[in-house]
Amino acid sequence: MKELLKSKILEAISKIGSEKENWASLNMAELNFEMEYPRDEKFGDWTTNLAMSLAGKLKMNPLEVAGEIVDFLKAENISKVEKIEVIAPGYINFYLSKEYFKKEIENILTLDEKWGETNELSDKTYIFEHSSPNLFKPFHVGHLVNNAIGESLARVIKKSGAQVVTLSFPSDISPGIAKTVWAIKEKGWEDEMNIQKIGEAYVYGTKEYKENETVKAAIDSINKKLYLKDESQELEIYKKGQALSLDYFKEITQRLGSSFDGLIFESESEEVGKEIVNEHTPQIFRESNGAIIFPGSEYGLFDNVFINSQGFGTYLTKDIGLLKIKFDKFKFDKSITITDVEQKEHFRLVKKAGELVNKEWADKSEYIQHGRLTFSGEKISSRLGNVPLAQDLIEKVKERILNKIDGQDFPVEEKNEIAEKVAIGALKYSILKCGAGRNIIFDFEKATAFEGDTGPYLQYALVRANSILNNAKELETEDSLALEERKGETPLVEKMILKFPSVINNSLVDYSPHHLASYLFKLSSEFSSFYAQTKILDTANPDFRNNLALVRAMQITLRNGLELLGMETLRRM
RNA sequence: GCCCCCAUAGCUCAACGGAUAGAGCAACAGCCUUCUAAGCUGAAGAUCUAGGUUCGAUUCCUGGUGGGGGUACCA
Repeated sequence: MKELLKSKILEAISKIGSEKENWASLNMAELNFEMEYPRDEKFGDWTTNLAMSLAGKLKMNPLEVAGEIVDFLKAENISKVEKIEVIAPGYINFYLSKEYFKKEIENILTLDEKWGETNELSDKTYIFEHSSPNLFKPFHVGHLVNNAIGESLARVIKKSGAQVVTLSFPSDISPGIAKTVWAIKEKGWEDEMNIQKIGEAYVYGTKEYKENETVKAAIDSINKKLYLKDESQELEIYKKGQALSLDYFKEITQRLGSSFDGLIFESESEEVGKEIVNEHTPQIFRESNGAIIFPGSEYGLFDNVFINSQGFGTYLTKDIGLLKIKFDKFKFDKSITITDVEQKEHFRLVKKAGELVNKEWADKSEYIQHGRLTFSGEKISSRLGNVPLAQDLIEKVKERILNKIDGQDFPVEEKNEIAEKVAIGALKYSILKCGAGRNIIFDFEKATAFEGDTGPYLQYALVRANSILNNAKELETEDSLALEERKGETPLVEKMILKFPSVINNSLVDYSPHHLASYLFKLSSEFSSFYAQTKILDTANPDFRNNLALVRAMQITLRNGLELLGMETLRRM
């Protein structure tokens, strides 16, 4: 439809150009304009601001320009276009016919779970890396942000037609881990080790490392043993803690709705990366103060250490090694890595150094960032141990929801399932509704609320739609998808449903699920209004079948949309 | 110091350079014998500052103020 309107407009302009000199001077090839959805449905179903941008070149009033184009279009009598309007300051607005909407709704019902799919990225293979944990550190709200956005983007990319391989890159070797191992040994927690204790040990070890010289030396020596895999008591503690942390990571990400096609460990990439760095020293990397650095300052960046003076690869080297592993292991068109914005500069350096080693590495790799989470004014830091853990948050929300549904007449098991899905939905949505690059101020009350612009509101709207369709089964006998033209006005919600694929594309282009989140909220809100003023299950209503089809299309859209956000849907709540 | 990002209502967030800057929360006034009130309806409330570019600037450019990130052996 969009393309049809565009071509008609171009045709109009060239036709007018054959009659009028000033129009003829326009360069048709350079005429670049878009048909858009108006910001408000009252401005029609499609709009363009073309006339305003042409007005300057034509030395005419925008309204006159629009008027001439529209006069031509009206004479054409374009099918499925009911009305064309010129509105100040110079918009051309198109109103589509009921027949058009009827056809579109029928199409959605047929597509069902495929509704929203596009071929934007068809035939492409993407590697998508997210939710990389630091083993031996707790999975906290920061990881929740990365997981929520990463998981959703991976799904959006898939919906756009690409094959997606999801990866995670656990940090299983680092000085931070040595601190934790030291603390576990020091506290004698080796046998009673669990996730909770590991978290406490990390905080304790970090503090002691900073404050106590002897401890610092001891931890440095443990670090060496771990990197070199020297048989020792520390290595045993390390192995045990690593296994515990990894199990925990798998458990929590699964609970959040993520699964990974592969894990690549830093201990593995450190070795690969070190080889690359050594091979390219001194051509790309160089020695400095006993370490090997990359002179980023020569490329407008900054110098930083790739192999430290003890001979161990840093985070930078690990990411260089990871590049090689990815390219050796997979065939793909693009690799996307999403991390916290604090790693933005780090990846600029990785990309530059990587480019010098192998240009394809940089060309096919994209590093994107999400915003930082600040927590009631202060910076959250797992080093300080002042971070709310993902698991604790989920449990707290669950508890509130269980209280709320206490009086309802469901089996206990179902209540639990509802509370789990609603809790995770609430947390995820509170993250996803913000632009992905923006910092988020974490507010427990707001992140766990279930009224207004929240995840549970969306889930609730879907439950309502499901419930209507369920009840309708008793009324509905005909099973055909074919609809008749609507008798009354086309409801706004029906028009909004059609925008779904274009919104998915916005989220893809900006790498930000918030477009989808806010669209789904507006859609649910419009549906709720419709629901409040229209008795849908009313067979006497001449639009009964249309309304029912609308609810079904709404259900499909919302369900597919929530899936893209990584939020689970419910039968009732 | 240098490099990068951000500033919208009391709070938390929206707005391809375009129409009257949209929501939610909080506060105020209403609506449950009728498809689930986690809902609906109504009224109130905002673009940090000084310039510039543009037919048109919350959006682009420059300066200022305020905040965040990075800046050699953490990730």
